[in-house]
Amino acid sequence: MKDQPVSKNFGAIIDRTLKIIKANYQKAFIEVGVDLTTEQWVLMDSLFKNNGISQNDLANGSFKNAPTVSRILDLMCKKGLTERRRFENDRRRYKIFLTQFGEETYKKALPVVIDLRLKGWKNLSEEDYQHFTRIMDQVFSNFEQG
Amino acid sequence: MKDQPVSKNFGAIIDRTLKIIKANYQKAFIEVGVDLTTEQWVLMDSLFKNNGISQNDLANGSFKNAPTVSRILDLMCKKGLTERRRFENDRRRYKIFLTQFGEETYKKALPVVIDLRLKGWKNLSEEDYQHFTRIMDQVFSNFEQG
DNA sequence: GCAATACATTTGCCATAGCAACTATTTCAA
DNA sequence: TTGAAATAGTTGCTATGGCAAATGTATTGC
Repeated sequence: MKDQPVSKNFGAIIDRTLKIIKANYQKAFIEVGVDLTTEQWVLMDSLFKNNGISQNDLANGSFKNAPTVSRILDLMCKKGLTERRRFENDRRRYKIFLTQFGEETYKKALPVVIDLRLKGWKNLSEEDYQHFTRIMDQVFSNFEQG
Repeated sequence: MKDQPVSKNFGAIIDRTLKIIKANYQKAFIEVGVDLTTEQWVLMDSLFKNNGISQNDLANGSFKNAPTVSRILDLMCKKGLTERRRFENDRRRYKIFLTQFGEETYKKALPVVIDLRLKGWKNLSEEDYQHFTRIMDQVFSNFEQG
């Protein structure tokens, strides 16, 4: 008797893992007095590496959609972390910048994030990471076309 | 020169994978005329296997918190998929049941879900699944204590 | 038997997310 | 060069999710 291929409920595993990751980020930010949500951190990280990119670029780089980025930026601008400046030669677009305060916050959060990444990968190897990325990329591309 | 351990941004990979999984579920449900969100499906699946469990049990089984389950059930009850009945001997608790319509919907959705699971794991092996669960469980437990 | 405590669920508040429709601007094409 | 289509961003609507506080019910200790 051969085994049938059994459908695997990987979604639930991914979901619960993501939830606990986010909870740890949130808790750590609060502990060190950084007023950031995990998603705000994601955008900050993009901005720190590419200051002045557009909202669309931010959206693509973070797998968020445009309305979500627009709203997260509303809050970040309100907190003084970021700033919108119009393109000179395309008045539809903004360039998004980290403010001084945004950079300070980034630098305060970064070591916390690095610690969390190390903590999360504890007891796992470089080889495990290769497996992990290969598998997740495969799942992603399995779902990509539709 | 030794390599330093490099912190790994597994969170972003997990996030984007979960997003595309959910998008595929949503799309597939719409295509076959099943009026369910992915999270409603998760609760239905629990209920189908354990009809009559409490909201707390549903929450624990799905890694959702109690308010979220309460609200998802509000919508599911409104759609006629589920039904709340009070415990006889503990009037704080509800037993949650799939209605007739809920079961029909479940049976309509199940083959779609199985197809999606197979699709998502295409070009991946049983051994990959062992890697996957081991790695995700390790990440989870790395973050568990706090 | 009653006060303190625990428990199950709900409500309020806020943030993220997806979709569709809308506005403003730019580009393209006949 | 003007009208159609594309592009960037916003707004409205709905759903999920996390936290804290509130409500109603049960249990426990005295």
